[in-house]
Amino acid sequence: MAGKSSPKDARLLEVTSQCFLDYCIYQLWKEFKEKRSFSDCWRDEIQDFLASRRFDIGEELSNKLNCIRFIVGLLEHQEDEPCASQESSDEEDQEKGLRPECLKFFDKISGIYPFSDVEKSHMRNTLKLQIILSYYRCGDSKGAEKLYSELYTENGHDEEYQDDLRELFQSENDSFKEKFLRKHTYDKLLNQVQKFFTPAWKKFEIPIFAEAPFLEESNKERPRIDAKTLKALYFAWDKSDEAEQNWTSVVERTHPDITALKRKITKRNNKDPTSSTAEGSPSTRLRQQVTKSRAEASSTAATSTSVSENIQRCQDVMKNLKTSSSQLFSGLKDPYSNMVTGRAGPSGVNGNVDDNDDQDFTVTKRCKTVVAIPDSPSGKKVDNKGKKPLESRSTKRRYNEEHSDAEEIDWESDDDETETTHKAIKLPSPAKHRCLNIKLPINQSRKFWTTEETNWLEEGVKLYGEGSWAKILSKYNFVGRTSVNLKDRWRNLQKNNL
DNA sequence: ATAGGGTTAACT
DNA sequence: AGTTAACCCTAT
Repeated sequence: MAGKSSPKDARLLEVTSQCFLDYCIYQLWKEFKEKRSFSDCWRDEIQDFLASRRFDIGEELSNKLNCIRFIVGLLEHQEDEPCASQESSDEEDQEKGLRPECLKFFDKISGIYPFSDVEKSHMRNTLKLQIILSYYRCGDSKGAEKLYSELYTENGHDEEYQDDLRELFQSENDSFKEKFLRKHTYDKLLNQVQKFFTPAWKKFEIPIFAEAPFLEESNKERPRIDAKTLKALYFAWDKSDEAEQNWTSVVERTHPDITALKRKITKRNNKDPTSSTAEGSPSTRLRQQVTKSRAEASSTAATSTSVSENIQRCQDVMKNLKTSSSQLFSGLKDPYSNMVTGRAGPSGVNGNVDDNDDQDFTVTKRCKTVVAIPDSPSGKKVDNKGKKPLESRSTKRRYNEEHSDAEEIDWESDDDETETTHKAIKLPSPAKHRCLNIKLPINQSRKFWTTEETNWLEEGVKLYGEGSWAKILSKYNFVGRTSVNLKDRWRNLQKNNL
């Protein structure tokens, strides 16, 4: 912080800015998941970035950015929609409801992310439905019908919800309409959006600074933070002589995703000790890092000379950041990998860095069996054991069915207890690959309970009593569970105890 | 949000 | 084929 803005400083700033942008996106996604609302701080930050594109961000980062913009757009619509019940006969032709443009936005990001076609089209259809309904809810049924005719081709092959909507427009029955609206709430769309993106964002949850207490503090007052102030904040917090070095080591080594990945790699091929990573646990490494850099610092007089080194390190961090998030795409490494190599701008954030340890961990991904479901719904003879025949079932579309066009990847990271379930691993045939057509377990068929989860549940029931599933859910770190899951699991446990 | 009935994937 | 754990749907 000794001061002047040299070009090197500018580059350093750029790199940290990218880290910070990534962090903002991470925060927004977290907030979306938890609260369905956004704090202005992070959102403004991103808007600022969009307003003044001072530098080029890599491809992954911009994908994330697009994704979060889509979600933010959805929620902003929700906030200024108190007109739900009002029969607004005013002629103000404001933007009511979800704008159709967000469909385009969705297409953009759904193309990026590796979802199966069925998932995409289902998501798209619910989005379409909600766009139309948002007009309808505001009393603008004419606008809604116009949109309907624009969005659906009338004599084409019926799309999901098309029938329902037609019925809605033609029906005179008020209670039907009411029921319809109650069934397709906006909230359901949000839930689906969350469900849709969660597997992808699992990979994105890279709280690079999440552990840093200085950020937590600043978060309370929700100040505007840019990269510069972020760094300044850090130095305000860390007053030690090694602050400069600590800063880089914070940036470099507190990345849980990277450390976990590296641990995994070293575990798998410990025959390769030449790589720079093979030296103990992250925490000790951090300490080593600090002491090492302390030594370096004393030898190099700690100021301008270390800047270029810092830049180098930050570049490495950014590279790691990118590779870790690009894991999402890396399943198709061999033939398609060049699709996702983001080329950064002249500053060469990932341009000049030499490409050694280039994400060899992609291979370590284990794939579960690929289930190719035949497309004939009629061929599904269900023995109902004498229960009522479910004829409606065949016509009903379900989110979790028929994803033969994508593959399943088991991305569960550290499941030390469930080793046995992965005995038989079938690798997908490469012929089945299509571009970005990896199926993340958005519909991973079954997620079995670990003993840890079960222990949490039992503890929780002791604490809050049976039936307070939501409370229990929020108390522990359940991942990918809902209160209903907890309830079901408890029911199963009780069954066994009889 | 929860309870309870029903369905389904993945076992034996 | 039968069983079971996880999951889904719906009424409350």
